[in-house]
Amino acid sequence: MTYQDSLTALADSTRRQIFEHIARAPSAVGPLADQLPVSRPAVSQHLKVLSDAGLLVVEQQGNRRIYAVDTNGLKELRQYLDTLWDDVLGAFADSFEKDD
Amino acid sequence: MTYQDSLTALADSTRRQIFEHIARAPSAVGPLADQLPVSRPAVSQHLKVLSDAGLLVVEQQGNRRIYAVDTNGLKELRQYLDTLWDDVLGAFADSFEKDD
DNA sequence: GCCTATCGTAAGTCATGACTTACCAAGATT
DNA sequence: AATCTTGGTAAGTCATGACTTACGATAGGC
Repeated sequence: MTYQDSLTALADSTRRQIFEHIARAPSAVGPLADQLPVSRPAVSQHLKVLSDAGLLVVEQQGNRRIYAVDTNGLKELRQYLDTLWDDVLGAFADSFEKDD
Repeated sequence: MTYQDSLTALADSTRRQIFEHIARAPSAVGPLADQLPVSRPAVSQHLKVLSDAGLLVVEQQGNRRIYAVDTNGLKELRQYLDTLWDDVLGAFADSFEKDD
């Protein structure tokens, strides 16, 4: 639910590949597993982690489950990096003051 | 050296705290360890991971080593998220076309 | 109603990595 | 030069988590 969960979720290589696939086009579980070197249950588990992190949303379509990107999670993660970036800029400014 | 290493580096809670401290103000190893619930060697190891990921740079000052944020690593990570974001927007556009 | 397709969950295995203590190297201090 | 400070490295322990196979549950097709 937070940017921290998003970071740990996207830190895993397989999970990142899954997320990138879904980012380009929402998908069901089966097709994702076909394009990856891991089993379908593994993909299911990764999808759960990504969903719990707030990075994906699911839409049940009859038999299948279509996963798509939850923009809120991605937005929160980008905001976190923005604040880090601002902190760094602030630190630079402080160092210039001290150098004088 | 890549955004992937940056993600795994920032996925760890302790490492994230270290990075946030340094983002606000560059620091040596000892002071960092004092503010964290882990030992100094642990901090050293984390700093190595963050440096290898391209997120930190070191400046040797006599006895001490001052760690500061390497903006290149942070920039690369933000760019990666930007491309993801663009992919998602593109996917949305595609879905609208198909819905028509 | 039966069979197939789709997918989540349980249980177990195994590798990775975060942490500790112990040690060593090099600069600063007296 | 002896000592203290600072910090990186080695070795070992332990928990986490990524993966597998086996199973169960639900929806669709014949």
